[in-house]
Amino acid sequence: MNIYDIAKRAGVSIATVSRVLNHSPNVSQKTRERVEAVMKESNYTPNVFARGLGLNSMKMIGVLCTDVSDIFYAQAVSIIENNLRREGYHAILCCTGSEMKSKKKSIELLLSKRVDAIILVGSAFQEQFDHSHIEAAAKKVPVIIINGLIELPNTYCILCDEYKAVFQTVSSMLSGGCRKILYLYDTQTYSGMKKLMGYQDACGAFGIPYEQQIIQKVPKNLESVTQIVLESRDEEGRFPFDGVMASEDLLAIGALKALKGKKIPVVGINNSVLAECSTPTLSSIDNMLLSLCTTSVQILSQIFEDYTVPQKISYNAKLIERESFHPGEVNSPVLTPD
Amino acid sequence: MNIYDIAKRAGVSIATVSRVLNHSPNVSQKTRERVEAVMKESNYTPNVFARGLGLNSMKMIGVLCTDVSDIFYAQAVSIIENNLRREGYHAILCCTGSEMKSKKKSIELLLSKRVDAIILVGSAFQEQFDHSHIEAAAKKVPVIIINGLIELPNTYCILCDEYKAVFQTVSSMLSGGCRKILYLYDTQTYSGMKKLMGYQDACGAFGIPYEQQIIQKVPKNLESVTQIVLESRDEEGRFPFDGVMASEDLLAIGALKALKGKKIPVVGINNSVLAECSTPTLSSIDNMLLSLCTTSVQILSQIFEDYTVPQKISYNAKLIERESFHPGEVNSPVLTPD
DNA sequence: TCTGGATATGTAAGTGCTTACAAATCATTA
DNA sequence: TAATGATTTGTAAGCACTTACATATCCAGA
Repeated sequence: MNIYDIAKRAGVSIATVSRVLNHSPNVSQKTRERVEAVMKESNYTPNVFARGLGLNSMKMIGVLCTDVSDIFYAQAVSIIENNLRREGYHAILCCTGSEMKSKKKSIELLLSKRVDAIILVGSAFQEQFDHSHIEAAAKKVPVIIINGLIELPNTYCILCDEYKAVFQTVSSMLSGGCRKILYLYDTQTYSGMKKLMGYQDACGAFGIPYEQQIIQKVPKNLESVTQIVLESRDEEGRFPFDGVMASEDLLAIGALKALKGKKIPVVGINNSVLAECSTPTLSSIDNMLLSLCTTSVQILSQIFEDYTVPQKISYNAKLIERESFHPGEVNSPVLTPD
Repeated sequence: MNIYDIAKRAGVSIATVSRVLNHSPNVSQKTRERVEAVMKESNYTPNVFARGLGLNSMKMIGVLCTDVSDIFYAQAVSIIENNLRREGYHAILCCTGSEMKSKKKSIELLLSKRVDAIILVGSAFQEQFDHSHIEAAAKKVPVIIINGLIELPNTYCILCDEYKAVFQTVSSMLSGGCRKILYLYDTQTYSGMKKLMGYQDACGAFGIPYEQQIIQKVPKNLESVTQIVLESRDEEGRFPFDGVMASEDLLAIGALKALKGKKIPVVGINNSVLAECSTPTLSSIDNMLLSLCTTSVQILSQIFEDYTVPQKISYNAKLIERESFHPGEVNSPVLTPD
């Protein structure tokens, strides 16, 4: 069942059928209806491969994601996929971990599938230095980067100002009386770097010297974090910090578990389901994932429609207050469960 | 840059180039090397659309997932994607919610993209009754169903025996002294049905009449669950149950929050990260997602290689013990945090 | 009724690959 | 050295569509 069959049955040429298929305006109402009727009754589906050949597009977007099993990225991918589908596109998913090599390879794979664009979710830190693969990709298709900043032609960055949010949150912890805030992080993404800077600058602004900033890299694993935090205690069992800021909810919860019952404020980032699950519930910086992802797809459609679009869009993040930290309340405590 | 250019530069015919591309054995070593060299230095990428036209495949697999933002399905998709990529396939993701209509539409979309197979993750209950869409899909491509059972030609089900696991877990709660176990669930998937049956049969086996089984449907939302559980208390603030089994970790944690400090065992299902995040940590039935998903891709490759494969494979689930329930310990308590 | 321009349709040449079949080359043996 | 069969290569016909260009049809206005 191909375009010839339809043409024959409808008594028209294949060009006309093709025009109907592509919603060309140069088809009379009558003909269009007849052809469409024949298509329906013949249960005809155009062959995407042939169409792809002719149009050089299959309306597919490559979504490159560090790790969908990460609840945060999963949400991003979910939003992106839904929006893409609404626009008539399909998402090819590639979860390639944070290794540069496999990322590069995945981009090549996606390009070899002739995707119409690539969306990067959770781009890693190294891209700051070696973005040759992104540059190469951007020469062929538009590249949208979510929460990462790489300024290149045909590259569009949708960001959330996590720097500011962390700066403000840490500042309010400091003005609430904290002096030594532990900063936990795991991978070095662009966004990760900004968050860390927010912490450092806030400390700086409050006159906390670098030596007294406690910055700790930890694995992204609950138990490990708890373990590491517990081990940081001195001989008398005291923690060497009086506040915790973590680059991710999971890490914050790891700390929370170690601090069980202690009056030490803890804040995470991402505002994921995890934040609600912990006891006490975790205050967390919401980085507007929904907006970022929705916008990314909007930008994409606009690019396809040849509109001029900004190459950089930034949203504000905001702190969602829960039990583990209320700005304003001096030494807002971790609740001691009854 | 196409196959003609390469043929010209390598001084061979396009057929030979195509043979090299497809790893045909009918090419002499010498020629192959020459062609490959030319391809590399010309930076040639074969056009997938044209290949698709010729081979009628683009090596793409449709992955239909109820909701990737659900941490459990996200993990499944992640594992599947990784395995597919290892086998040289790409995943087209479709997260279509649990509505029948959008599922059907998504399957049509995937088929119109001429995917080589479809993998279903998180298939909903209705499929038990109306699986016309799956049947239609299976007529064109193999359909793999993860944790669902629909016995049709060209349909392959990879299951986990959650029935047994729930039966055993509930049994051990009952033999530990529980009499009235609350069962929480949200959506009605095949797997959900089996779990519920496990609960009911265990109750039956222990002589708990149906009227005393407390089965509660709740929304998949932490606060709502907590709320609902709290509201179930009688005037004196007592809960009408002495144990909780939930069809998902999130629901279990919702209950856990309501039961803060109470000595009531709680068990979830899925063994997700959430289970570790809660306080107390949640005992949960691990439904072997990794095995299910890995197997699904294996089965697929075997089908493509024309091996005969079983249409139904079942794994055993197992309870992962954490603080919220230890079988054997009578009335194993929810730990009261110090 | 005729004419001109607008609108609708058809023809044919791509698009870049696969593959059956034919032809050429090669190695082997009598 | 010629004949034989195996191996390698080339030719040409698909695969199912798009689209520039040519042609046919339509309708309004003269």
